Amino acid sequence: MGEITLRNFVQTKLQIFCDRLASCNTFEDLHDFIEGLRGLFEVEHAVYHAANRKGEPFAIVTYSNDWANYYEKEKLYRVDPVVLNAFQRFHPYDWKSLSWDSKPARLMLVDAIDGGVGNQGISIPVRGPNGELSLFSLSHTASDEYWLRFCEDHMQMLLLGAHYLHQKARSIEHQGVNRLYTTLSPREVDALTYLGTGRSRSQVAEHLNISEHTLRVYIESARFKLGALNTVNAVARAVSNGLINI
Amino acid sequence: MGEITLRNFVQTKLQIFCDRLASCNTFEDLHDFIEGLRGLFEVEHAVYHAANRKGEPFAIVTYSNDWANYYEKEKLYRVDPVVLNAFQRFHPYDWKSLSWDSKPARLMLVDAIDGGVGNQGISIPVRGPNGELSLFSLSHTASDEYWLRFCEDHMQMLLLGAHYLHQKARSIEHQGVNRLYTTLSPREVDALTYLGTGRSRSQVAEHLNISEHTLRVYIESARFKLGALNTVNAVARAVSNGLINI
DNA sequence: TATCACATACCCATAAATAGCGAGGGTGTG
DNA sequence: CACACCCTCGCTATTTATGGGTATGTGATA
Repeated sequence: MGEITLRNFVQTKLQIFCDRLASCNTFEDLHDFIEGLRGLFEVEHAVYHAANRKGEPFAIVTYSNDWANYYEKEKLYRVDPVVLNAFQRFHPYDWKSLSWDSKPARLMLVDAIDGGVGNQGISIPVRGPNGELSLFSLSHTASDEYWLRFCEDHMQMLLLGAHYLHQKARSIEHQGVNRLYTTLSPREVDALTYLGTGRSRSQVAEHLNISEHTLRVYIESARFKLGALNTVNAVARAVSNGLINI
Repeated sequence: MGEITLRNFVQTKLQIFCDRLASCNTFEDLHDFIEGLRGLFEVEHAVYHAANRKGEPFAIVTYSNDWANYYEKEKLYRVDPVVLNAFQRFHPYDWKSLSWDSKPARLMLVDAIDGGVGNQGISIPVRGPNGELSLFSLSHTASDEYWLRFCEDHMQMLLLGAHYLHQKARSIEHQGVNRLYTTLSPREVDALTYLGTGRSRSQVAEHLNISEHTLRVYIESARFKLGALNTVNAVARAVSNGLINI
């Protein structure tokens, strides 16, 4: 049976969106796909942006190379309210609703419009299991009225499409990467969970009503299963893989 | 302008969904709302399940008190594939697509159907900014064909509805409480990231070209920001909140 | 201009985790 | 009936982490 696909219950545009997406197998394909969205939605620009708070984000854009390179070189994603806000929200948002008050943000805005980015924009954040965040955005030059109408008309398919796009990007990213497929025993889960909440081994042992030595066995076997070097690593991996919840 | 509402671009059922939801101000209201979904979607049960690292999950269910209490008392959410899988996915999933192979899962399944849960179910996970996870589920007793059709017909509105529901639950939960959105400094991120990969403090310090003592300051300030009790807890929380990636 | 967050550096005593050895009983599957 | 895996308990020695201090310079921000 497998995961439910979205293909069967969407109207034309989203259907086209999904059909095109389905045929993507590489990031180059995905780039072409994103390019194609300009025509599909009749907007100037489309962006897929995958962010993890720390490092250099990965992005597929339709902007000019000049602007894209400048953006990346200047690490503007650390300033860009569109990106920063994504970390605090889970709902789609119009770029107008963001706070452009800070000095660097205002500067960026001027550069951005200069660089060909439209004056209107909408972003849909999609969060994956590991706190990974992708951002699907459309940008256009238009009046507020036109843009509001556009957002209203397309919100549904954008939300669905963003999910689907993120799923595809993930599947491409994890191609060939043998994802950790581990199951922890209940006691191992207990052990790592309570360790993850900051308790010491002795406290955890007491909490679980077992000896500290027994607890240690669980930690070690969990560490072995997860291929972790130490407890910190084991807990981090377990959380990262959704095996435990802190 | 503010956040874009979904109310303007949805069909009847979702419109009703949103209208009803909009008038909810407390968790009691939300419970009534969830109850009302049974009629709206013509299914036997609806569930809103919010899981956060705090431990005990919060759930609003339409199941019998017997089953709900049993489920909570036995901490079946630690076994329930429906819940566990939510931590690994971000797309809606049919309960049939889950792995029910493990012994506790099979036992639970028998108890669940005995407890009035339908043989079919669908869940839509929605992730919030801080790694918080909510799960919106519908359950029904029906044939595979019927249920597949139901899912196809309702997928869109369920995905949208789940987002909206999560937003509402969040707004009720955080009424008056201004939640602390932690930001880690780049160095703190570095420190926790490398610690999370299993390196010792001395190794991390060497890797970052700083003294171990400096590193310790980062760890401590990160711990303070995250309200963590120790390094393990800090790394776990950072991973859980999507602040670092292992 | 004053303050605050950040990055950097150090000492010392104690608490905690790890590595290296052991052992036995239970349960379920091929 | 093995075999694998889970749960339970023990010791010793060494390495690492933590918490208590103190201090300087820088850059941004208010």
